[in-house]
Amino acid sequence: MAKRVTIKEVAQQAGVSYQTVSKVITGKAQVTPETEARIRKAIHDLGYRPSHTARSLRSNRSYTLAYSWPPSPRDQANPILDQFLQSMFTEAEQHGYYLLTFPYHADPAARVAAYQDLIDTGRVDGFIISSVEYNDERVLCLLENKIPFVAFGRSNPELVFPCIDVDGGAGLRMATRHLLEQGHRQIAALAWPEDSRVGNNRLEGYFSALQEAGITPPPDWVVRGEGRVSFGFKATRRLLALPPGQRPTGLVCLNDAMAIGAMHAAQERGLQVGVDLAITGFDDAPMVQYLNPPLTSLRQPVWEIGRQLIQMLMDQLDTGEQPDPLCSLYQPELMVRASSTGQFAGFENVS
Amino acid sequence: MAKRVTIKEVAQQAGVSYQTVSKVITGKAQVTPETEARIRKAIHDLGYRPSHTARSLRSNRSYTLAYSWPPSPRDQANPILDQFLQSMFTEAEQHGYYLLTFPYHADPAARVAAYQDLIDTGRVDGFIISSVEYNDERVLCLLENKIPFVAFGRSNPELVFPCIDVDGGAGLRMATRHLLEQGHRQIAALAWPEDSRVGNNRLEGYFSALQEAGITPPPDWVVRGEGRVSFGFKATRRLLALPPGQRPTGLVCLNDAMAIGAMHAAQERGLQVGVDLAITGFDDAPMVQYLNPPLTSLRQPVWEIGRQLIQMLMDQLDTGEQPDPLCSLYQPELMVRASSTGQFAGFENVS
DNA sequence: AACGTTCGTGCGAACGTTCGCATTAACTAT
DNA sequence: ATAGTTAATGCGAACGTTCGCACGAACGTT
Repeated sequence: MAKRVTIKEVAQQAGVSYQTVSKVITGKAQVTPETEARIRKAIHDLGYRPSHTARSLRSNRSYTLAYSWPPSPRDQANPILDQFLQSMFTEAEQHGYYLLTFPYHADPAARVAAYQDLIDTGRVDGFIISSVEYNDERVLCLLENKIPFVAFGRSNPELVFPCIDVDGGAGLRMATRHLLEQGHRQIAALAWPEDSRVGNNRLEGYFSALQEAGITPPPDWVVRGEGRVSFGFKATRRLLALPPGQRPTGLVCLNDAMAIGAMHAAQERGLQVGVDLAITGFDDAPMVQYLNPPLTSLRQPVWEIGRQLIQMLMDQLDTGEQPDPLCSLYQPELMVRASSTGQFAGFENVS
Repeated sequence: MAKRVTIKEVAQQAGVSYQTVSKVITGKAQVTPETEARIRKAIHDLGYRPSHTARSLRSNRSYTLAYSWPPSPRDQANPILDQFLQSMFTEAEQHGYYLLTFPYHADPAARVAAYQDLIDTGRVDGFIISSVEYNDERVLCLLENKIPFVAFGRSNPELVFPCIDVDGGAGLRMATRHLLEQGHRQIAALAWPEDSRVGNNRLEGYFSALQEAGITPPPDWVVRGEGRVSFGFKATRRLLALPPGQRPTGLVCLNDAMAIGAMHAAQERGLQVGVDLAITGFDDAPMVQYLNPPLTSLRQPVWEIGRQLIQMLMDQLDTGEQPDPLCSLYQPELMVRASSTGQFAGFENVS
């Protein structure tokens, strides 16, 4: 490797002190245009690049943000991961930062220790966290250490920290309204267990839209279980076995996996998805548009969220102040496809 | 934030020079057990953690690896990304390293500049690269600068660097043999354009398996296009329009998207996938097991590859030597499902 | 006792920059 | 001419550690 040019060599060539070179680079002191031009020429001619490490040591800033996320089970892709990461490190780059990734340990103590390590060794300036739980130990650790961070997702209300969340309730309201607009009056929901904060928030939107339409859903219409294909399949079978006066013709699901299972259950009974049973999902996983029929699903504005999280964190690092508002809610978008409308042109022209 | 404990405070408490404390930490010089014990106690009592930045500056090592990857188009998920990243940073952590992520710029000049930036500022010790192209500028830049790196994927043979690849040819041979074993003798292939290195390598496996079975495929059986659902749909329609003596009953596809399109084309004609037309894909994207019927597909050993890449790079950084063998080929695994066998138990018990 | 060797520890300096203050020159006002 | 102010630049030291050498003590051999 070629020997790295130092600031002292630039100073010598430009005929100034090396501290003056530093002043030009950091822009923190006044330097005459003539001197500055001379220095910039020397920088260019010598191909000088400041050492990140030396700057970091002196300035007490690493220009690094860290993010860790739970691995998806083998049989599920994380539908937003690529775009989420891409948006974050692209925005970070605009600010001279990089995104460092590290394992999300299953054991909470090991998980917190990994965060503490990065803090203690001065490795990162701040954190992005997601998949936030009630009394999340990571949040507690970062708050206690007064470490800058931002979160995708909310925690319990007494923990106060900057966050962005998707308004899942608004999303389910949108999906439910859409089915109502398609003429459906018997609309069921596949939901997560009652201790799921995100799940309950989404379900509120479903109830709210039905209430607006003057519909009181019977308890049978809300079926709770795991957000998986098999649960969706079995739950939908049960729903389709209800008496005709009660049997739903519409179904909103809290995620795409359940919706896929529901589609298979309907098709097993010879029903036409979108016509006999209209189905919506949540997440708009990339491949759902290639199902037959393509699935209507709620899409999160992942790029914008990732970008905004980094912006919030940058502001926090630059000003030492918390963002206002502290928490923002982003609206999902309903991607309407044939699983709810019954209308599909075919696979020739899909991408 | 609590004031960080320095090595000098540890030295004072242990009654030794701070250089001796450093010797205990790095283990690079002999220290008596009594002195060492005294120092370790002081480290523990004071909660001392060495400053990464200071160590980095002095030792000329950042303990950071970098990885950048092309974003997936909006309508396609990267099926292996999560696991690939997880495997790499988990292995890196075992070696005291972290994985830094950064944008893969569309413009080749900007892309190389991003790599050069990280090199010039001493930000990373080495790189992992993937999606390697012929005469890939990143490879050229890293070779020229003598920067340690490892690659997932091969380039042109005159560029010599450490790499791991999946034996796509072996995979397609496996898939083709599997269809032969299912009794199919008319087996077509959906492939990428002729300038695709990976595509041609995979297709060699198809030809090889047919040759072994004494079958010479007519030119009509190999259809080339983009690895997308719509291409797969249209190409399969064309294949199914061939005269019965030529019409294939088996189809190997170079990726899952084409296979999905093929399935839809078969079903459009009222054919039963797995029985009337047996189909295989490549990548085993997580959701293909939830298609109806679930898709037979080749799975790459992503975790092992990621882990091994980091190990190779660590060895290179520790010894300054290239790995032997320089390139390793990993075998994919054929995940047999109903799209090729026609046998499917149903969705109750899938996850 | 004198000499040679080995072990254990301390020291000086380096790594490459930024921070905060001091100094000097130039300009303006009285 | 003198005093005060401002702008521009240089300097000393700091950031927190590691590297490489020097030195003293202890031990073994002659």
